[in-house]
Amino acid sequence: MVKCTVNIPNSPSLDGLENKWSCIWEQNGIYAFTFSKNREGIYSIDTPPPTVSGTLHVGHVFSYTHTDFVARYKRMCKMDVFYPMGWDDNGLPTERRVQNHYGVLCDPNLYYVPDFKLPPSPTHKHEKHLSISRQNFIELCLKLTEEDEQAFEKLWKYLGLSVDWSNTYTTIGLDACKISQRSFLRLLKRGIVYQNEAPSLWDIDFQTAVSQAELEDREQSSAYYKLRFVCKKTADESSAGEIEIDTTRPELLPACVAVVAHPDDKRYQPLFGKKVLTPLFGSSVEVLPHEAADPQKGTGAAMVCTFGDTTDITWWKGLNLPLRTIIDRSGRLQPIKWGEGNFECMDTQASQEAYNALVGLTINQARKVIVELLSKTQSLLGEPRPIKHMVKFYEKGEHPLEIVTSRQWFIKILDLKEDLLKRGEELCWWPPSMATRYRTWVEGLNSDWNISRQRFFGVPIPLWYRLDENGNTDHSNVIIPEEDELPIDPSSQAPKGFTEEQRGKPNGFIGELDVLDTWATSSLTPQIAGKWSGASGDEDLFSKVFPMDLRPQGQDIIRTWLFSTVVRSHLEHNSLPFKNAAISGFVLDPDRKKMSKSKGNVITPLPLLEQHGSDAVRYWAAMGRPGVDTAADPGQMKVGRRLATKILNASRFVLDRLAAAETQNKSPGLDAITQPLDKAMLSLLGQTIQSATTLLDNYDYTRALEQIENFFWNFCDNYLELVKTRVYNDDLSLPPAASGLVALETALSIILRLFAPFMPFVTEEVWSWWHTDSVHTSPWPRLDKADLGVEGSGSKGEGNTARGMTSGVDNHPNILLITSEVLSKIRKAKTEQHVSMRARVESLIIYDSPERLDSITSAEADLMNAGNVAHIQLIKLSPHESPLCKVEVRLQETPPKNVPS
RNA sequence: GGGCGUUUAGCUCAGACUGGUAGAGCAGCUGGCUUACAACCAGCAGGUCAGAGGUUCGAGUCCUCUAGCGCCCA
Repeated sequence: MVKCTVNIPNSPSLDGLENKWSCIWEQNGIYAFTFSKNREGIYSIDTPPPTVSGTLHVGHVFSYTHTDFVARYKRMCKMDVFYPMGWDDNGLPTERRVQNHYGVLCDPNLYYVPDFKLPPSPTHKHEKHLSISRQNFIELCLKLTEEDEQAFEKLWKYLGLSVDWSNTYTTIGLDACKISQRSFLRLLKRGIVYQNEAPSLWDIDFQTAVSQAELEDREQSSAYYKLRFVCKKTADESSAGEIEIDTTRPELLPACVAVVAHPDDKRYQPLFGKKVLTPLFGSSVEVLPHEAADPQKGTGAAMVCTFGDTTDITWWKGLNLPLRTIIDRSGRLQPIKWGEGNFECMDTQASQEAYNALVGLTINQARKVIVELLSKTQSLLGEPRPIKHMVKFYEKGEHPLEIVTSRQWFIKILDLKEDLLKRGEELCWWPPSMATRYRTWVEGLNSDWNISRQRFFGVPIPLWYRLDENGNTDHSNVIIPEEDELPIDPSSQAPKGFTEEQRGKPNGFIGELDVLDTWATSSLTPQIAGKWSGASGDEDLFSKVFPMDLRPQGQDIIRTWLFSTVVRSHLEHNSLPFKNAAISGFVLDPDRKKMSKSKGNVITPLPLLEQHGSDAVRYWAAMGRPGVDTAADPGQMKVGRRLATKILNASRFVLDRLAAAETQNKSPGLDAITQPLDKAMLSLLGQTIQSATTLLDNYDYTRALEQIENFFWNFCDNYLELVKTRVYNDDLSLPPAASGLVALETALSIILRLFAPFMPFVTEEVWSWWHTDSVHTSPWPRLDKADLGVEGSGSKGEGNTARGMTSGVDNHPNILLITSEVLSKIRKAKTEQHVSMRARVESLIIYDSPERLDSITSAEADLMNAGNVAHIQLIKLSPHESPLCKVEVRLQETPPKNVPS
């Protein structure tokens, strides 16, 4: 806190503060991580990297502001705050945007073209997209996302986030690739990462596998179709029985490999072990018992197809059934040769004929055709019965997921369930109820984490495979790079010991084309931001910031980002990635509906910031406590704006008086605070400091701000009015004036510092009127005499009351509170008489307890000045006489009997 | 279907843990230009605390059930 002479601008204003101060802060590097402390003195934040290929909305402003409150508070507590920003540019949304924007398509089989120049942009939408290599594609992604990142950074600065912009990372950048690939290789060596050819969830539009964490259940209208399967006659049976099956997916009939029912289901027990024939295709399938069959669902007997849903996978694995794949990766029925391989049947020609009508059709088309065919052969019983049921979707997808068999890379997590549950208990959750979200997710895990994606704009899986002498890929023969070669792109770089000419040739190699799941990289943000293990040769930084102190994030990504980060940190470091997780709620629209693009109720932040001012929007954000959904409420922003204006104006008053004292060359020190009222005000402020500090330590910025604000309004409404006459005295060196002046300056300095984390712009502006340094690097107020001007009054509890008025301690907060109470009653009398607040009070009679009257006496002169009171009379009541604090106010020329108390 | 949370003034929310006369801001109404502030100030009025039952001298608060809303997991 470096003070200088007071210099108030001619017409102070809130307008333009955002641009003015964000520039100055940037120039002075006041938010820089300084590396000056040991681990205990560092507060590190694992900032969520926003997706840059979208737009920021008001929800981002909301939650990032919460983090900034904490960062600013910790910085003022003299912590070295590590607060980087990341951009999540890696992944599908960017891919799509780059394709459309530049008219290109990624073909990972192509070679990298150095100094690639884009052709002139296509004039017609239907003009053919240009195919380019993955590396070139990534470069275009980087080019485009950089523009977005600049816009985002501008917004964050305008909002006043105290980020250290020299520590920015991206999830596709070199460091991220290096760290992500290295972790992959290390886990591969430890056998925790493995590849497997298995049925997995597949999005037919995005042409990629997806993981459990990316699933979303959506209710879909569908229908049960009842199919009749005829039992296969055995030699000793004269008549064949039949079995009825309800299915929502009749088009999968050609892929039927069994019929299952619950083992306890008496209806089907006689049929277990018998063979039945599928309608139309005449495949002989066995009726089998399995626990997962639900007797309540449909007829209780289900057909097992490879694959209609995840239960089919369970049955297929558990009952050791054959594989009949009919759906291809684009969601169409693929050509099948009946009578060959697993597609055995009674009548090859008939089956083939029936199936040929389906080849090439989409799932919905095939369903219509097959239902017609089934009707014709009387295999469809009755009418379809419409139902609604839950269907699994990729969260970004438009069609239900299919299940296809493909080779994928996985991280073993099912083995870790117990460990991961313990990690969840170790973590401090704000609010604590959010721990449940994590726990239920971990408990419900049913598959290892599929981390390979058949996409382009992601971190490449850093592997090659050998080709055999016939040029076929041998996936079991993996070529692994050394860590010091990373990052690598196996589709444009040859492994050591090979040359590019050997790519794709017999006895040569081929690069892995898949990329890592975007969460497989962003699960390493603490490592990426902390430059783990020499990605830039910076092990020192990592050991200082990891595990991070705080992970702020939205409740919607607990199962993805938070969960996956815990997994990676557990595997790599055997620790939590962060100590605290502060979970923000959603922002709802003013009608309390969740904001979403489809509803069209998304509010863009910049106009909001420009209209109300960043401090005002931050004030609104502060109303949203951790984990609580909050409506975007322009009313709250207006209140915030009013508060900022009030800070500006109250500061003007205080500093104007201070300037007057400077002009008189009278600048007293802290020991000039002699007046009981002044001490009382500072004592009350001390209580505010204490409770705000405790609350902020517990991430309860909402209540902290509320406490500070309460004090401030009381300070303005009552204390300023009471002290005003004294500090307008012509001689400001007189003790009552000097006491008031020093108390005012002390209080203002503290008030501005208390508000600084919440309203960084107006506080900095006012601070600069009499300081040369920044309020944001000044110390958080303390309760000692050097800072507060009086001894800290400590807790609100008995300490004060016990010493109380009677013992003559004169800094009791009650002096201000009781005097304010009387002042309010004077005001009320004036309001009721419809007279000005300046109207003269002829006589004021106060009936109260001796203790309370003592308080009033000690501020009597101020009270009389503030209320413009001519005569005052204090009448003592014993404590059991009521009511206490009865006040009679007699105004000039007003009959006393009409005056209410 | 299982779970978490929520329901308090016209609106947005405090009143938690630890039961003791129902709180704030906004909006509304009535006044007031007052040497920081009319983009301001002062004052007033607004509530069967979702419903039912229970524990208790006493319940917004603790317990049980029901209903509405939101979310998480199947």
